[in-house]
Amino acid sequence: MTAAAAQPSITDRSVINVNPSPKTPEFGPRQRRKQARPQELLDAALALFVEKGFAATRAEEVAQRAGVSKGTLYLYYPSKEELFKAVVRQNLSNLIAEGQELVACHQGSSAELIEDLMRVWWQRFGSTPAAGIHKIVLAEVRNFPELAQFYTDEVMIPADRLFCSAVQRGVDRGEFRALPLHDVAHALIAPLIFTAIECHSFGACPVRGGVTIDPFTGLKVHLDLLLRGLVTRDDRAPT
Amino acid sequence: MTAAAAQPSITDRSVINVNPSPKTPEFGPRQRRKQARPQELLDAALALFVEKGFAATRAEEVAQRAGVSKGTLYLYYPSKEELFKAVVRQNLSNLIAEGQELVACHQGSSAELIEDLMRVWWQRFGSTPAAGIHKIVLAEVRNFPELAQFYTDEVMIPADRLFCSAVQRGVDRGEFRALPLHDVAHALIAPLIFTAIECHSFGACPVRGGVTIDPFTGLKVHLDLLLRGLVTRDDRAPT
Amino acid sequence: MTAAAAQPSITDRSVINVNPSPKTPEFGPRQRRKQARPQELLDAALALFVEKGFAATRAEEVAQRAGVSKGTLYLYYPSKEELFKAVVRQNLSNLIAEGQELVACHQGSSAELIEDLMRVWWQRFGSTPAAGIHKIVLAEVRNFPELAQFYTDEVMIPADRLFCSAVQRGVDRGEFRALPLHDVAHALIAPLIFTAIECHSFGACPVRGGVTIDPFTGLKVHLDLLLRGLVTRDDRAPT
Amino acid sequence: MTAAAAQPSITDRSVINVNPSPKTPEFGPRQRRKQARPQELLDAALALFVEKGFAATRAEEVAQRAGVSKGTLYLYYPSKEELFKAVVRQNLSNLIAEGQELVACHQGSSAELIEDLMRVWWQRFGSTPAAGIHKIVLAEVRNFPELAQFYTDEVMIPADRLFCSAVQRGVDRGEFRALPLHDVAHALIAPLIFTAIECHSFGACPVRGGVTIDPFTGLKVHLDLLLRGLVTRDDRAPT
DNA sequence: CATGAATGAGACTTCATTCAT
DNA sequence: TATGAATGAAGTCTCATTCAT
Repeated sequence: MTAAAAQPSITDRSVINVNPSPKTPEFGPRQRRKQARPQELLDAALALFVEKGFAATRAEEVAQRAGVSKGTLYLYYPSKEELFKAVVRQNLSNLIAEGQELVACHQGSSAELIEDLMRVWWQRFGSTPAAGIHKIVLAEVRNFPELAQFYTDEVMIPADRLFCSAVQRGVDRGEFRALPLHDVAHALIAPLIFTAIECHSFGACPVRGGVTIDPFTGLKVHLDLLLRGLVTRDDRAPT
Repeated sequence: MTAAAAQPSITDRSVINVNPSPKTPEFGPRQRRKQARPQELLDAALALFVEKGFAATRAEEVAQRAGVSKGTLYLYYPSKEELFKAVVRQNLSNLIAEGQELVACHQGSSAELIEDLMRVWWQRFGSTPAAGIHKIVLAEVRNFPELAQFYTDEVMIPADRLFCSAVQRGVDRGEFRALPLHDVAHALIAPLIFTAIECHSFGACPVRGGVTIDPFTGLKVHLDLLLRGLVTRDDRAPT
Repeated sequence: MTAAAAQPSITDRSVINVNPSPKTPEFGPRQRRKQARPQELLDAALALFVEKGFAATRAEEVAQRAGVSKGTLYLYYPSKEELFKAVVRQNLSNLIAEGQELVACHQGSSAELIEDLMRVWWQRFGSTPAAGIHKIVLAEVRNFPELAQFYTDEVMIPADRLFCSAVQRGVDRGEFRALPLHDVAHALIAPLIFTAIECHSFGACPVRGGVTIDPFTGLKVHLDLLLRGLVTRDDRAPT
Repeated sequence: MTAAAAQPSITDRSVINVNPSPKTPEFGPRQRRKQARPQELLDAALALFVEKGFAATRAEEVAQRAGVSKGTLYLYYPSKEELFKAVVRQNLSNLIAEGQELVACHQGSSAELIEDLMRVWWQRFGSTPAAGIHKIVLAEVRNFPELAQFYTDEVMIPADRLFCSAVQRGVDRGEFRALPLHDVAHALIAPLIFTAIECHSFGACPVRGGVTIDPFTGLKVHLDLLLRGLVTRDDRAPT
């Protein structure tokens, strides 16, 4: 594994940061506050939704955590449902763009590319509260039909395309065996999401005797197995 | 892969069937109902919890679906929370025992053993509404501290133990490379659960253009990759 | 005070015992049980109503305490309200008859007569669970309009008449000063009932630092004060 | 009896009025309501609890009578139980202080002091809906263990102390015979409370033929008897 | 007669949402 | 804009009462 995470194309601006200009300096603190409101509300909502789920999170709690009153929340989001959808959109859109870039300009082997994809994803997203979103989405999609379509279009399909392209690259270059593309992509995505969700569910509960695995290490082992199964010939020294 | 599913010890009686032989068959319909009530209520609750989540499922709905009135539900379960816990217990507790047996008496290679474990799991559980439980548990553990412990003790640890023993068997017999045991077990369990959750979340939503993968096929591909990465030497013909 | 309680006219058959023939010997235990049911139910209800009040007493509890099933209770009393009224009637009717007899044949002074009345009342009633009934009646009359009339006719008026006659006797014999009859009777009744109620409310609660007075001693002091205020001339030696 | 009720220390401002001077008078009607709400709710609750008892009073009724909606009640009191306790506190806590003051500065004889105590009590409390509270407390203490302690500490003990001090004063000045202090105090308190309870139970029911006594007159007769029994020598002309 | 499973009206309480200030 | 008091629909749970066995 080479240090792909240091690639210049992957800048430090957070993928989560969506608020276009959080630091416009020509406004007073009052104005700045007003500008920041939606973001603060979304952050508060994100944290609470991830912690307690959609139904168990009260609108007033979100407002309090964002430092505003209950009424103000409804000035920005017309309902709790819309707030939830905004949180999902905010945190999961634009998730894939960075990865596309990475695939496009990666110099190393395809195995390294995929390892890099995983590492970047974990740094930018998996180890972030935003990853907890997927947990709630899974639990709530069936109650939010519009979300299913949005999420499919915005997250699932791009993610599939991203990983498919990386796998295809490996196949095209003779590095990977030719296997059903989507299934392989799925196998690569699964551990990422699964691990992230675990961190935000059981990982956050104080249980005695639980099977505790360092998420990132676990991910690497999982990925090593998958890649070793995927490559036509393993050039690496045996572990 | 050999047909381990035909092993005599793994019979076809459903793990869910809990009242196989009511002692006296001469009961009137009232008595017969009474015997069946808990199971009917658990089934109704399972279906609704998986579909809508814990909070969004109303107690009265569960009762209606089971064909009884609101009050009757509370005759059997003292609260919605207890009902939920009963659903979890009912559907997951006996899940692991069968697997243990399979590991104990399996004749084939360890790769085959793990493939058989997966197939049995899918038949008995994955393709069943009960597979949606993990989704709810993930979403709700942080609101049910006791559930976290129960689920850890009753499901997570036994499942880990089960897969660890299967992997260890492979290592001991020289079939598998020696890798961190728990991480490998985790890598084997992850796709099972992940697939189950997907089936009961996005898989149940009508989206256009979604990345539809046959769950069982996807599982097999995932497992093939993992096993190929795990074995010291692949005896099978290239796919 | 002389030992009027030993007067022959006051026999040992309880004033509470209303069941006409509890000991008819020619029935088997099943029959006897059936005969005793109403009484057992009333006793159970009495105890529970006094302890918890009308609303907080559940029909099923009463049945359980009487050793029968919920349905059986409704075989004897068509509703919880009727059960309550039956308990009241059972325990408070016929309450006065004995006293009337006592007034009619008392030989001593009127002060002694009243002291005897009090002592008998306390023995037969005040120190009995039945005395707790008055507490519930007070709390519930306004919800049971019919009960108000019944209670007035059956208890209040006879009690007033009883004590008025005793006071009148004292006035007629020149022992008591001539004062408003009903008010004096009321003053004599008040401490009896008040004390009984206290025993069944605060007296039954575990409070620290409570003002604990022995009920019977308190009653005697109260009565002594009243009588001393009532008599035209006190023949007793100063206390 | 001298007119102790005219004592300057005992003014006519109601003991119930708790928000005498809202600090800023320029509030809109919304604000003004907010200030008054707790009192309005307590008044409504008092009336209904006294009329129907604790259990038979529905939270919504209280809210309606106070002119607000169900939810608003819960903005001020977290449960019906807390509302009940608040009613008790509000109406009884400040009850004793006035009496203490009266004892401290009374100029007349001890008999007159006690008569004044009674008269003030009746004016301030006995003739007020608040007098019905003791009835509910008696009926409910056994269901509210904490209430028993609170009521004992806040009402019973202070009342006992108050009357004991008045009696002791009489004994010290040679006006009263030396009798068991607590028992005498109890005898003085009993008619007060007993009368109050009667007014709010049978006294509020439309019965024909009931023994109707003017409560205040009845109280006076009762007290006259007690005092005449208590004094060492009666200076008053015979009634 | 006796049982106890079943019912469903009704009570308490919560909380998303509104709106006067 | 911002507030937070007020609302009332909705949900959980209880329990008096019924009725098939």
